[in-house]
Amino acid sequence: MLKKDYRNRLLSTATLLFAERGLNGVSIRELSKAAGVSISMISYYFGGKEALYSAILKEQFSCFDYMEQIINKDSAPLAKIRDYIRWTIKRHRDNPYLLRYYTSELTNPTKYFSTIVQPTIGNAIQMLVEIVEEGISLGEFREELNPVDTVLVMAAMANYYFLSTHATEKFINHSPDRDEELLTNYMDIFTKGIVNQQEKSN
Amino acid sequence: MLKKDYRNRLLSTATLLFAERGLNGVSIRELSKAAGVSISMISYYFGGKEALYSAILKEQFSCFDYMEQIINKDSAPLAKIRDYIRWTIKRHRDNPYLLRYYTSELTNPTKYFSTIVQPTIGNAIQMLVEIVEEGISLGEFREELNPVDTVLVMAAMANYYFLSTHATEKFINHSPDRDEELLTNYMDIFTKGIVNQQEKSN
DNA sequence: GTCTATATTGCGATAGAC
DNA sequence: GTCTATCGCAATATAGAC
Repeated sequence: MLKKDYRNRLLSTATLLFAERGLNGVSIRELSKAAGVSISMISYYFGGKEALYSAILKEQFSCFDYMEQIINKDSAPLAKIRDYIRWTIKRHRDNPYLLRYYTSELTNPTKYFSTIVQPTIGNAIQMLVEIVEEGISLGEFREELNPVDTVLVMAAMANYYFLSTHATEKFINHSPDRDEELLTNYMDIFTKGIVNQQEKSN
Repeated sequence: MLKKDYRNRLLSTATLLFAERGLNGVSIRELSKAAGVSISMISYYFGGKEALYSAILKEQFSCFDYMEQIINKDSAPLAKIRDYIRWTIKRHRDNPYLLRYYTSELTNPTKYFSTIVQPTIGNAIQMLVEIVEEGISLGEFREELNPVDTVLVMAAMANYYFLSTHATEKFINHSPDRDEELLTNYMDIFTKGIVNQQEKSN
């Protein structure tokens, strides 16, 4: 066995278990058994259960470091928004656990929320707000839009579909095959709204 | 002291603590101390910690029983949607804990998810889907809309604003004073979309 | 590095006094 | 109904053998 083998086994097993049941829902006894590693290795490699959790949080949120790169600076604001939503959907597919940590921290924050989660999300929102403001100043978006409210609608759409999976799988197919259609439908609603302009009656 | 006094004190204290830190984040020792009641009262009144949690869940989700009544059957579909969003915002104001239980159960489901949470949410989504389908068949909404995707955008907007409060309070004022403005902004985006029809450039 | 064994603390539940 | 005391067990962490 290589030196890092057990460390990585603990990390990946813990990522799965903490995502499913939260920090307090998993004991290091169970975790070490599931990973096939001695319980003492958790303190040895990470310094304890909470430190292991914080290592996972940092890893999970590191993908936001690349958000700036996926948005083409030369695109129109609407294309940037499409890039963001497509990237968000892909992110949830590539790492199905991130959303669990994100919403778990939003709902029941641990002491790591303010140091790891909040700054990362704050940065992302800031970038999106600037895109909306750019769209407004270019005259492409309606000038009466509240940029932050608009950004939250965007983020809400892209995340809630995955967040609500357990409660909505009876109503709609959540397979990745439908992701491009989802992107189209969401961009469609976001850009045009749902009223039929031809027969607008209110 | 009346018979129901201690029972209610346990219930309200537990509702607060479980909302903040989850079922596994609170011990019945701490809970009983916070409520000023003996620890044995939890078993006496509820049958144990998990049974107390399930009683809270049922109480929290009972407000969905009245959802049908807040939607005026004679209104146009768009007005019904406005009623739903206004009711959802009010619901989060009247009971700031419901969203915690809702997202906590979606993210880290307990054994009560399938019996209490899922049926309630399923019912609500079914009703909203029917409203969108009605709007489409009346020609008021675009016929190419996917009703479920559309409903999820609606629910996403109305819930994500509150869910993300901890991460977004630096960007926007979450005071109830702004709730009517929020409703207006969200309905505005949902109905018209964000593109400026006058200078539409894509 | 990895394990076993154990120290220590805290957990949920309940018996039994009042 | 309510409390105190306690049972049995599981929690995290770590000392010490290898």
